Amino acid sequence: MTAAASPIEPREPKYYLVKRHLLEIIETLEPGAPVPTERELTVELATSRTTVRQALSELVGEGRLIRRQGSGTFVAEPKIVWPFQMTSFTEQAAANGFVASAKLLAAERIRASGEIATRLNLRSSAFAYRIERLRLADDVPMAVETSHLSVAAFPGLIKHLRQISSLYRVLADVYDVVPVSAEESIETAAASPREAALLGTDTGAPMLILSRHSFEIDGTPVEWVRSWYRGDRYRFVAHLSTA
Amino acid sequence: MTAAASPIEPREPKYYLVKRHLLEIIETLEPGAPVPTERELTVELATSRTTVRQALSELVGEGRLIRRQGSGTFVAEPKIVWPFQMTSFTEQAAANGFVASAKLLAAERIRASGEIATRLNLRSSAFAYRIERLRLADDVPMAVETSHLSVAAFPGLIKHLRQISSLYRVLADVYDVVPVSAEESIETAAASPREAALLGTDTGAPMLILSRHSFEIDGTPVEWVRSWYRGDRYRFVAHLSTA
DNA sequence: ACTCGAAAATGGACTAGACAAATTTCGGTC
DNA sequence: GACCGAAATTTGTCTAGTCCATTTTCGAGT
Repeated sequence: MTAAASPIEPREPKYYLVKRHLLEIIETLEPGAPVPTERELTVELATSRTTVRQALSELVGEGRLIRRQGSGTFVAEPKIVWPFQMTSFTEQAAANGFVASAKLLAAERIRASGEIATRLNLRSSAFAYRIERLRLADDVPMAVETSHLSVAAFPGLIKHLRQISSLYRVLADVYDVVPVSAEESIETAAASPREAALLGTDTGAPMLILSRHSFEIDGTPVEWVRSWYRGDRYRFVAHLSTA
Repeated sequence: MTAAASPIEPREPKYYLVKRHLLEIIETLEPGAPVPTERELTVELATSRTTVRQALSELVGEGRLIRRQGSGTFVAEPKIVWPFQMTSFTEQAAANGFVASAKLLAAERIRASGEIATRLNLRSSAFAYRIERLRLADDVPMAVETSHLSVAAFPGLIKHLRQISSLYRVLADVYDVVPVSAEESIETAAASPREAALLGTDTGAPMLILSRHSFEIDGTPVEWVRSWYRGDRYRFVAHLSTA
């Protein structure tokens, strides 16, 4: 313990004061109710619109507010809870009462390199599928998912995928492959313009990226997939036990 | 399927162009190397400093860059991978070769209400502990953790906690309570000035919030805890299997 | 009553600049 | 050469404003 164990007292940026003011307002309102306009807040709090917008942007990013151009800014609905486990998106959705679907955005063969080659245990020039899909639950876009699989291991995969939307079902039915273990990771990043447009949010909005690296019983890598979810709308939940 | 199934073509904000330019630069550099200064980028890309800073801020939030006031902006080290499982922070750290410690920031008795009362299954006026700790691995701050437990279930807890830093060890040794199941959730939010100061980041930086609601074998709630991790530095990893 | 279109209101993107805080640089002094 | 302090450099915060895109409002015309 050093001598200078003084209480940490960070100076508060002005935009944070605006944010706290807005949080108090939000407390008193129902979801869907409008908060004051940016220009009103600028006058009321004697600040600039830039500063007000910074506070609003954080609250939007945290899922507390939603903004609609030309209309106003409104209190958001609570975040959607999304359980995740060792199953497919389709099964996860079904377990929670949603109908899962997918819109194929891209399906191509690429040359594996760098991380993809490593993850799929391929030579650096071998072919790999790159399959990008928009994941929907009850027709509401949930995530943009980019999967990579070995072409050699699953010949003709794209054709099958156009008929059966569940990748895991195709793997099981057609290729008799069932992933039995996986390593999943979660991190944050900002939405690119493309993802933002697909998911109906703004470029730069905070996202939750769920990566899954799945394996067969003998340790053969099956799939490496990264799914981008809107951080302002979803909360991932896992049930754990020591049993 | 509507007629207007046109390819989604979001217009790209100018700051995103700056961001892509910076990503190209980052690719060619080693961690620790400086990127051009804000004013250099302003001139080079014929834009305003505000726009440059927006691009830089996203890259900082994603853990690609770090900024040092008065010094410059530098390529960041890769994110730290942090496995999480049904064990205590102390055990998790040990399993990964770190020495875990904790600095007690606050330990108080509060009146349970709202969410806390619900989570701990307490009457709305019952007492609850609110324990706030800074979590360290090898003396590097990792997370700010706020735990809530029932006072009635664990009398004298704070006294014990001042001697044994591991909460789970206190629960096991003193009260003979071992949580056997838990519900964990992950979401994003922006750092408050206080958390930012404690973790050495900036107010508003994206954080990963890991919440844990743990239970005894008979379903009695033991603890409800929320841990704030720096989103730019950590990636949470879980191993899953169908076995 | 209805429709259409202009005007107003609102959020989205960007600019140019001021001042503050922290660090680095560098010249003068000992 | 070592040290100190001023100056320059760099990021941090905030302001005041412009122009655009979208939505809402509302009045004129039918």
